[in-house]
Amino acid sequence: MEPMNKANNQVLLPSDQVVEVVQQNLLEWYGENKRDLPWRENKNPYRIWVSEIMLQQTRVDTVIPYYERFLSRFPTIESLAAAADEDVIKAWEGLGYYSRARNLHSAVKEVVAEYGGKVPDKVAQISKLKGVGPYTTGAILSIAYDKKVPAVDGNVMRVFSRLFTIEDDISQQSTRKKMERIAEKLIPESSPGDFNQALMELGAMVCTPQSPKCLFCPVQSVCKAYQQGRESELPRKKKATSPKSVDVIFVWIVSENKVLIEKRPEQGLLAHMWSLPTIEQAKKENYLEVFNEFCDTKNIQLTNLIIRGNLDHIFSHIHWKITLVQADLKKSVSLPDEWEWIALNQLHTRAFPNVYRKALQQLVSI
DNA sequence: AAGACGTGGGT
DNA sequence: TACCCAAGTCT
Repeated sequence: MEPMNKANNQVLLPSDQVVEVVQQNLLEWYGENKRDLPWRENKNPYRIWVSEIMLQQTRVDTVIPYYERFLSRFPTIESLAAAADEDVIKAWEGLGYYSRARNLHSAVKEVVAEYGGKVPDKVAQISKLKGVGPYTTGAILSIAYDKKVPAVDGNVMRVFSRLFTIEDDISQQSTRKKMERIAEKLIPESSPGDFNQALMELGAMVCTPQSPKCLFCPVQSVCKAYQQGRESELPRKKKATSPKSVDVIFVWIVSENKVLIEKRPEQGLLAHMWSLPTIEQAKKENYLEVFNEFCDTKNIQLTNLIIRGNLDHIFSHIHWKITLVQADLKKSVSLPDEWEWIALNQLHTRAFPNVYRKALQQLVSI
């Protein structure tokens, strides 16, 4: 394959005739083939907003049950704004990218305080909200308010790359801007929300990353990649770097039916979430040394160490090679601030990231 | 600009 | 096992 060149800096806007075909064929196809999804029941901006945040980097099938639960727990923007942080994060438990939930909660509070609970319908206002980037701005404004604003996500970039044989690397930020200029020309006046969704729906159902179903594509007749038999070569995308491997230790400390849990730091991986006490800089083979260091730092003493098992967990950028170690805590003067005893049968009330749920399952089969 | 930030599913 | 992907945003 050719090197990843900068491609042409110039944007070749589609002709009026192509625009016409894409608009008509896509909207008709969407009308007949769109999936019945819970966030398509109505155009409540709050509901659209929640769905767009949940759907970031997350599959539709994964989101649906979370969405249903979240909306029945926080039916209105006011109810979410008034909710406790722990309740919001608990509702997000297991979905991943937890800063989404915190940003959403914070932004919703801002909307209630500054805009009387009405989600802004201006680009300048809504794009300032935490967690609302260029894509989500366009999605909310077009879907909820029928504004003619581009909503260019990964689907749309893939569709455009093929439709117009755009050779740019779609992992580059500049590429999205180019795509937005094309979208601006393509979006019809009549139904911007449906058109943006149709574009994404096409990317999800027909113009898929692998084995695109070109034979069933409503815009096959104007697709340059299909005409050239190059649909499998596009879009171009830089290969992702593989996750860095890190040794970590989870410590399992139980006494009288209670277990020691740890609140994670406010910054970084799994911020604010509950966890088992975790030693992240394990690296060495000598766990005893690592433990001594850990105990010194926390000003505690751990004894009777037993290895309870091993576990691998792969995040998008880190590969945790986990060792589960059981230990006893020698009576100490004071517990670290971030530690807390909790009854085993109350573990389910706290929000643990999935990696810790997996570990707990292995340890106590809950 | 490139890396941080979760998780589960498909090949 | 390994790798890619999924309605991105923040720093």
